[in-house]
Amino acid sequence: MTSPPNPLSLLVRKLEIHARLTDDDRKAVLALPWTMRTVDAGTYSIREGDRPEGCAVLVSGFAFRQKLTGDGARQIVALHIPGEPLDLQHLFLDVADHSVQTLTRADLAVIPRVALQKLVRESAGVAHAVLVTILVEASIFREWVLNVGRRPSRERLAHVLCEFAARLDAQGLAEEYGYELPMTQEQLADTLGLTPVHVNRTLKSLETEGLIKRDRRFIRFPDWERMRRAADFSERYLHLQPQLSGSPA
Amino acid sequence: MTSPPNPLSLLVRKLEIHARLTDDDRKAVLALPWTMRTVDAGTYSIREGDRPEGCAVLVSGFAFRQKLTGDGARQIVALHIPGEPLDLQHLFLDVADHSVQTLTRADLAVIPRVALQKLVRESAGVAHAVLVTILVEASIFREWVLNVGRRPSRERLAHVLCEFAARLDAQGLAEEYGYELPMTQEQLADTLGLTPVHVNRTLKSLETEGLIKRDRRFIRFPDWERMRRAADFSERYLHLQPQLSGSPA
DNA sequence: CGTAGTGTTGAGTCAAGTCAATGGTTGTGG
DNA sequence: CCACAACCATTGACTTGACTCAACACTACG
Repeated sequence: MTSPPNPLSLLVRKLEIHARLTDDDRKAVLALPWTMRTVDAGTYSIREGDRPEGCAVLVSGFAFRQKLTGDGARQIVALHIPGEPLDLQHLFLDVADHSVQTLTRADLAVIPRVALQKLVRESAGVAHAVLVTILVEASIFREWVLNVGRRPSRERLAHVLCEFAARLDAQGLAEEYGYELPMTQEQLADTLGLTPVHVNRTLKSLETEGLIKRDRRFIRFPDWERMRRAADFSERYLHLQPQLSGSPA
Repeated sequence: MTSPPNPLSLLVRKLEIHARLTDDDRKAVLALPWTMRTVDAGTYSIREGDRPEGCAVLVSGFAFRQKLTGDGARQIVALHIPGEPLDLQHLFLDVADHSVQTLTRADLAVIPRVALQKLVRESAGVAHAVLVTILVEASIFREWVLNVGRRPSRERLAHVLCEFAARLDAQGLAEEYGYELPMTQEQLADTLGLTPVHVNRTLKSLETEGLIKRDRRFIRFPDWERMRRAADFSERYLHLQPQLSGSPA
């Protein structure tokens, strides 16, 4: 009789995308305390202004980070896929500067924040992996500033679609020819800094050009290379190779 | 006879804006090897695609981070003021995803990357301070995504002007009534995702409304509270209070 | 079925961009 | 010390990509 799989093994896989872990590091992560929570779409993991308590790992489902302007306009500043930790960004910050919300129904493994803080303080290997993961997230934020600041709507949308595909692929979640984009056009608009109407037209235009095919929210790329070029997409900023320079011997 | 001041004391001051350091931590930072370099405006600290070698600290002068689209459009994704480390974002990433360049003539204290990596691995206190500093930079990136994605040009420009003021102030560099903005309108346009012409008009409009006064590149705020409101600016995302939750006892 | 949330489309508007010229500053070398 | 050159800031006239408003269609779910 085998025990049920530890949901934190997904977190290990995510950390190992960017850094090497020793057997002890892996064990230490898997030994973290956690509780499972199944939540509906739209559930907050943390709200701007709150004090972080837990650190959720997305076991299944999707999530996003958002900020609001004083006028109530929303900007989605990050998307998250299964296996990704949602609250590392607030691991050592005492008041949340943004909110994190599920995009779909999701299973969360919630680790007490203090337990993770303790592990990060005590294990150099885990600390390194967490640090690299945060550096990579920062790199993605920078790319988003560029995307939203300087790319016209067509490329902007295409770029986000490519990033999503590349990250799903890296986490071993890519389906053969595309993926289900788990968001409404309004949410997509808020990640792109556009209006929903314009997103709709831009999607149509990508489809007319043969860069994507759509069936409901399922997106397919008939010609990935052409799509990549149209999106001005390069994987570099995702830093998908494990970063070796700072690894412990 | 006193020895010349250690330029790394500025880095200590910066780290202590966000985290507490013990005496030993401070000493360890000050004991890092460094070499001084005085460079002209426009000098690269690192270029996108390169492997990071050193970690520069801005002792005097200003700097920025930039990315380019395939078409050559530029987006400035961060600004840096004296005392700030410029290459922490690449401390454990092996290929640079963006470039870092000085905005003005500047004095850099360059720490060998491996020395800083070693210190971060060996000192829990310094590692914590570096991690918090990176988390705060990530928070600023998120705010920039919001700023560029969702705020109209007037607020967008005002917001960056406010952030610059608040950060200068936190680092103890604020002059009584304003500051010299060390950049051309073209560079400002590239940080805002606007065109230089529109930045010019937007500056004039802020001035006409009495929100700012200008003399060359010197910016003054006649009524900080009104400016803050017009900019939709809140300091929260700068996390200026030292973050205590994860501090070593 | 009916209702609420999405997605789609058309027509008209506007914020920001483009193009192009002029004016001001700064630094440098004769 | 002046004159030129290079760079930067400013302004006007015109264009356009994206937004707004509004209607209608589709889908899922109770």
